[in-house]
Amino acid sequence: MNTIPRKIDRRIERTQQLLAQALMDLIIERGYDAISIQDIADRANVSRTTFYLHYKDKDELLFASMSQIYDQLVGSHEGFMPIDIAPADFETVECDKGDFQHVADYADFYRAMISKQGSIVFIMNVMSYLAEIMKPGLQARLAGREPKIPLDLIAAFCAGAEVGVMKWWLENDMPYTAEEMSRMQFFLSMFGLKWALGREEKSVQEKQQS
Amino acid sequence: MNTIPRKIDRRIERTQQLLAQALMDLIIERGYDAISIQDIADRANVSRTTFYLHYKDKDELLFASMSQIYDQLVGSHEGFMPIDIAPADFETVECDKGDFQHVADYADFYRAMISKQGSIVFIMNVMSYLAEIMKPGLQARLAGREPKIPLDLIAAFCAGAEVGVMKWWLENDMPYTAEEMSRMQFFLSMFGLKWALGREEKSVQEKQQS
DNA sequence: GATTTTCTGTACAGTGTGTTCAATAACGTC
DNA sequence: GACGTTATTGAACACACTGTACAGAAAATC
Repeated sequence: MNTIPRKIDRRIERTQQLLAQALMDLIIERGYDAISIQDIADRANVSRTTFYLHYKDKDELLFASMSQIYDQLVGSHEGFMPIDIAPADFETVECDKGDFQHVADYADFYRAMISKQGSIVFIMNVMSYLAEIMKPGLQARLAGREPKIPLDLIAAFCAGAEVGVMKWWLENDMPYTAEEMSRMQFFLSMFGLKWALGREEKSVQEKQQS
Repeated sequence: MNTIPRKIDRRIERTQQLLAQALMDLIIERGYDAISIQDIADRANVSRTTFYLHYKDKDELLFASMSQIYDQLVGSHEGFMPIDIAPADFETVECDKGDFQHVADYADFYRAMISKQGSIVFIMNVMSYLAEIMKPGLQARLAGREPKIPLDLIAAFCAGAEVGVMKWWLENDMPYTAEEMSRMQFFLSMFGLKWALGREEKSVQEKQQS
């Protein structure tokens, strides 16, 4: 807690921080794709040469800068969902806002990143990442049983669905709260279309016989 | 079927065809991002100037060339899934191979497009597109009832999930057939995690009481 | 065969990349 | 506070790609 013996140069930390901040600001302003390295350097008040002293290219800076955001994303997965839940609990159950609160916090950033000016590397990384951090939770719910479908595939399914839902949410100006989104997402993935489309309400099997 | 009165210049058709083919070949070889317009022109044996005579940029050529592939994607959605189906039908029911056969046919192309060298514009377009062409099917299943969750959100969910699953499939060297994938995807979205993780098999509610 | 249209090669200005280098400024340490 | 070390700087460089312009060649249509 007291004076930590500084090993890394103050200048390095300062430069990297400035570059990271500049990148984030510019992403929100113009979109990732439209940013040149000169732009980043200018915004950070740093020589372009200095940029190359620290990072190979834009992607490298992006992912270095993202570690903080990523860590938060993991964090928002810690408080997972109620383990034993019934379809009827929709409306009543309290859900963790989870990822959606995180996306809401960085809405401008994420909106820019999924736009035409965004980055496919980033999106695909997020998807892989989500799938990965989802697996322990799935494994826990499985509790030793054999899944009907490979767990990796289920994780990929859920991760993709989450990205799809977040894309929809951001593109439609977030018409629901993070908590509502989280609940809908949770119940939808848990009970599927059959539930969401209300096909099990009262087992109405006869319908316009031809 | 006989001589259609030609209105468009033969050269135009030829050039555009060559450019489209060149683009597709190069995407598979190097990935979309790594291709320059000079590359496309060279491969098509066409002057770079000619390229600009037909298209504004790479994306425009991509989407012009994609119309055929897109049409097939719609087509693969025509024969949709059995409407009344029970979880028990997994293993037995015959599923339309649907989108997955289409992706298998163009596996190299799609694999390149979701890679680091791919295109975010393309992926996001595919996702929006899938969501859009899914809606009629969902509406039909709804049959007048009120959905528990907005239909657009459900469509976004399914579209994202499908992209996620396809990404997994392609990145893992397609360890299942298109038909198997289609069935798993269908049942997973239909009955959700609760089914996939086998939590309703015999309602085992007691488990390691602390 | 005459006319219209497309294609071509070259050229140009502009922008961005990635690297080198010697000079300068800031740092940590003693 | 002086020291040696290290990061930063600006200028310069070669290279690649973009987008546009233009006049002549080639190929289509009629």
